[in-house]
Amino acid sequence: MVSKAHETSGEIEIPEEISGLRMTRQRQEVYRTLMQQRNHPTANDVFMRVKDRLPNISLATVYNCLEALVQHGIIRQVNFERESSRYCPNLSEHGHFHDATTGVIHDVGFKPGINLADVLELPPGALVEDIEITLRGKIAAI
Amino acid sequence: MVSKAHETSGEIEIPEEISGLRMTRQRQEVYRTLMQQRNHPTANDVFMRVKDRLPNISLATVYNCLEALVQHGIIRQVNFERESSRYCPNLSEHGHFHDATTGVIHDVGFKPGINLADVLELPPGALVEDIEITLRGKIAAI
DNA sequence: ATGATAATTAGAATAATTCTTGATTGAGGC
DNA sequence: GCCTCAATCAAGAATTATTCTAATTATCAT
Repeated sequence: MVSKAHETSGEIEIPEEISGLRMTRQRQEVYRTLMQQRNHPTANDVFMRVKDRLPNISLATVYNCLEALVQHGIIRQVNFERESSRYCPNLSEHGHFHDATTGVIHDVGFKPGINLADVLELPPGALVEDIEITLRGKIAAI
Repeated sequence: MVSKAHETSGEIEIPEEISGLRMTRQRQEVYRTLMQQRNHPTANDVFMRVKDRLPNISLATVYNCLEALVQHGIIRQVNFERESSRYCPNLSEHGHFHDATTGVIHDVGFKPGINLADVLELPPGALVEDIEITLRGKIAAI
């Protein structure tokens, strides 16, 4: 892992189009960042990282790219309280545990066979289109 | 329900202190509003309603009151995406279903006997202090 | 009543996000 | 390749919910 060639070969390849969204250079780099660093960065985090590869990118463009990716179901937007939104390329149905001590956000999957409707008293006729489950707490030293 | 006296007698009585929080007149009115109109108002909604009874109250005070009430576990703050926070005096563990068609927010309880740890793959050692479950969707005409 | 503490007010400040405008780019037709 | 049109981008202004600041007012204990 010394030469640029090696780095490049280790890169994630992003297709020209995903789910009907044309993947411009900017969108590619935004998406690549999310795929590589899966620690739920904010728009500004992404902006700072992407600038290494696209020095002229603007924060507004990062917001536009993130919005386009979210709109097309390519990434997810995650909100904790009223903090800055965070972004996450994990599309499997999952929630987020925010460790208040370290600040780390852990993806939290459902146990196999669990169905939301089995767990919640949904209003009759409710058709759930989107779920957000966020947990906050600490992780005990074992 | 004609005279002022009747209205007043129908009012919710708020104690001088709740959970160690001194209930000033402003906090009382903010809390009363939430107890009376359980449609998950925003800070600004509360502000407009409380002004009928306390014409000099400021929005900053409403925010202060809401924060104090949340801090003391008397009400809950509810967030949908990045919209304005909403407030809710229902302290039983529950989530929220946001009907995208009508804008109405429904409280969603857990089915009896459900334990979060039985449903989610929490990180080992996780001590959950707070959960927020928000759902968005439509309600089908039956 | 008096002094100390906490709460309230009004308005300024902040910060994340969105919007606006003009420039640039890219795709498809010739 | 070149032209046209639409989509995208960049830069900075605007927006909006919320928080902060400083001055005033209310409450509490003595």
